[in-house]
Amino acid sequence: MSSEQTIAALCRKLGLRITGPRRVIMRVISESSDHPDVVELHRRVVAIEPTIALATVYRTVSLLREKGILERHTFGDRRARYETVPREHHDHLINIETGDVVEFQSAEIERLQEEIARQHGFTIISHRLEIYVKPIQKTRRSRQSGE
Amino acid sequence: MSSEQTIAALCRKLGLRITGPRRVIMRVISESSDHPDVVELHRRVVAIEPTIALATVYRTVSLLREKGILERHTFGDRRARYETVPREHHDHLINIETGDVVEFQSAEIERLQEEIARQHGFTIISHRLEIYVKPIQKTRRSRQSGE
DNA sequence: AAAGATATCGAGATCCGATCGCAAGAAACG
DNA sequence: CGTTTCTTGCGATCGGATCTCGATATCTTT
Ligand SMILES: [Zn+2]
Ligand SMILES: [Zn+2]
Ligand SMILES: [Zn+2]
Ligand SMILES: [Zn+2]
Repeated sequence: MSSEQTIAALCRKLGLRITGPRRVIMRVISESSDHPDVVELHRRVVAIEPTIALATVYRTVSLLREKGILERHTFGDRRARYETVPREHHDHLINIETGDVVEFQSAEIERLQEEIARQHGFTIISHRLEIYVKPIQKTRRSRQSGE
Repeated sequence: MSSEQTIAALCRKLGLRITGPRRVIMRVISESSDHPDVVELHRRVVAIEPTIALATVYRTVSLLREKGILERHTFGDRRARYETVPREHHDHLINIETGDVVEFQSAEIERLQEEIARQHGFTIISHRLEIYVKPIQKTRRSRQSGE
């Protein structure tokens, strides 16, 4: 979901009309590599086209989620944040001081989850692993000794 | 947090007044081993003492959370659910068909999380691992073959 | 036990993120 | 173009959670 062309094609594929608001919103989403919430998306959208309503961003985002284009996260029970569905699954480190998100993958953790679910007689439908972190602040001591 | 005695003692320790509503709410919590939400707690509380308001349950529960007595979970972005802080940390399998919760521990997953955070220059403040599952339904075939 | 200081209560108002209903406007299609 | 159906903007509404407020109840001090 990147160029003007692709967005139109995507809409057609999804059976959605190609409208002005949609073009802008989808462009903004495609250009965002952080994990913005709807209000932030709306901020970016309105900078391009001031008449677009918040409700429209909400609607577009839920639509794209239904269609499997977007993934929705609710880190720390705040406003939901979105990202385009990645090629490969990943989980998140959330910096609680800045709100920044770092992505990571761990095949081992994924495998262990499968194992645990199976041991309890379940199959996994989805999961959520969020690690809330803060930066290690280097002390004089730890800088010297290396650990 | 179990007997009448203990509840009074706990309140005193926390600097809270021992009130009728508090006694009932804390008793209900201490007798719940599932992960009830506030509405469910209120249902159980009202069965004992019909005059107690929902807001009071909300207040008591947030108070106990602040004081480190309760843990709050938001599985699947629905109503928050509570449990008394366990001796040892655990994570949860949530049966999406019934809402039932199964607890599990995995020292390995915990260790891998630490490792990942450290590799990115972070220390873990908290984390959330929720696995949404459904029961494996045994087919005639799988029962025979063992897989 | 009575009084004063203050924490807590119930009830309803309010908050906030998200969704909905509706009338007006715009895309698609022939 | 005209018709049909989808979208949009706006304000109302929803649901979970919190807050406000006057009335009570608990604790402390006599
Ligand atoms: Zn994962
Ligand atoms: Zn991500
Ligand atoms: Zn854990
Ligand atoms: Zn638990």
